[in-house]
Amino acid sequence: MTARSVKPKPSTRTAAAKKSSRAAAPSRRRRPDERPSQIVEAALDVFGEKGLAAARLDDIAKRAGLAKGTIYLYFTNKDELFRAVIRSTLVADLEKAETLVATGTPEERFNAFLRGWWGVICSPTFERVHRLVTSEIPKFPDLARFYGTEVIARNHRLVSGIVRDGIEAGIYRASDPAATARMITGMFMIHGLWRSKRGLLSHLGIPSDEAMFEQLSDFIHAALRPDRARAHHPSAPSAPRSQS
Amino acid sequence: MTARSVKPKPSTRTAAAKKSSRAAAPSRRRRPDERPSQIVEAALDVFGEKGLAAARLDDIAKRAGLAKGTIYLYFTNKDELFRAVIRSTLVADLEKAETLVATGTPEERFNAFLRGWWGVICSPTFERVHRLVTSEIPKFPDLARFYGTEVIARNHRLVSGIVRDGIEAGIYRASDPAATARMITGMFMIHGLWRSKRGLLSHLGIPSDEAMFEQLSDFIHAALRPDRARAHHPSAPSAPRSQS
DNA sequence: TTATAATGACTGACCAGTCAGTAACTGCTC
DNA sequence: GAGCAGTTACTGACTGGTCAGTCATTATAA
Repeated sequence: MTARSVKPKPSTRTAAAKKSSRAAAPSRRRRPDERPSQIVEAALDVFGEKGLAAARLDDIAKRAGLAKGTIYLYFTNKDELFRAVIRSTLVADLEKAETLVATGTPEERFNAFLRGWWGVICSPTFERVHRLVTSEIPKFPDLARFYGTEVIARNHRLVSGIVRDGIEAGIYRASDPAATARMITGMFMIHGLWRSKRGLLSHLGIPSDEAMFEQLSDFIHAALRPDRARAHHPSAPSAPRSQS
Repeated sequence: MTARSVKPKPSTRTAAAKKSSRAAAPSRRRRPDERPSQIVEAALDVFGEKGLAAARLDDIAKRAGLAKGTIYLYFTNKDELFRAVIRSTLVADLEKAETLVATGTPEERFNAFLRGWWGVICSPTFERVHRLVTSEIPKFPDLARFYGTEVIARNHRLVSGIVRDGIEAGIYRASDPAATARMITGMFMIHGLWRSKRGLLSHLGIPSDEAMFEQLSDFIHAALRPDRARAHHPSAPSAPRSQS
């Protein structure tokens, strides 16, 4: 825990030891700075497969190639490990999402954002983390709050802003931007969850990720189309819709 | 361990204890046909509060006014009890939903269905059962399948049919009915889940159930509006957009 | 009296968390 | 460049508490 400055870990043992131990488990090797992420990674796998309660720390340790005791050198207990797993995974996803902020017209920004966000949702961790957070809400309200404010609300705010700009520019139909953004955010969320359960939800006819995105995009743009019968801005120039 | 029959409490506690226990629960009464539903009800409460793993059978028994052993007279083990809870709750919700099938124009049927379905989703059991199913998917794929086919897919099929009728009648814009139905089903599901977490999702500005329904309905109808610019019948002339 | 319903103390498995001990490495000395 | 001391990283057998599930016993009804 202290500020250890022994980082470079120059040469030494690598020469001979490397080959022999490379085979399976390079156990008993001192790699203190790699451990936390190593453990978190293994824990995400096991938690994701079994859920929090059914996941055994021995399994996590084994998957990380360590002994159970080692976990307790880096995390105070199982609950804190769980917190670390959720938090670090969400933060990683958010950082990925940060890169989606594009420039251009509201429509361009919107489309770029939707596409990028769909990519994040289709990543292998999204569904697992979401399920864990959802199912452990009673026990970890702090995580639920973090998820709510940092993931859902953050996207919601972004979408909301874009929609408002679009309405003001007369590109989108007049509506409550917050409500509209919630619809859009929600559709993305739920489809992200469903897509990972294609097998169990075969009746929904869930298509490929790419086709799904097209359907989502199509539906959303249809809902945002200005209502030709009564434009809300008398002076607004109607943009010719090119969306297919 | 030799004298297995050494009971440290052969003393008849009954004499005095009987009266006192009569106070609240009419225990020790033979009501074999009421027991299962009694137990299931208590179990739903406890499972809903704590999740499957953290729920203790002693708690369930106490809440049902019974002893733990009694549960085992009606359910073979904890997992089967869990199955029974989920199944019977879902079936009850479905029966409620069955009554929603209205007659009339596609639009009337659609609106009646949406309204009734929203009522089911807002019922207190929906969120709990959904969360339980979601979180226990790894352990109970059979329940997940049941949920997928009987709840989600069933609604999806209904919506899908209504949308198709509406498209054929020219009331709704041309689209893939299955995809459109999936969007609608999804929005209802996710908002049903969010509404029960208003506290944690305060940033979403989730309004009352009634207002939420209006927003959902508004968004959906906007997405279904026929496209004036290019009607789905190739022969249709483009609207002259004179209004305003 | 017999059959049925219900009880709750008990058992055995399970597993989070501990800690005395061991391995791996560093740096010092000669 | 081998031996030795000190430090850090890691290990895994062990402990203690928790419950699911059992069953001998007791209450009630017929």
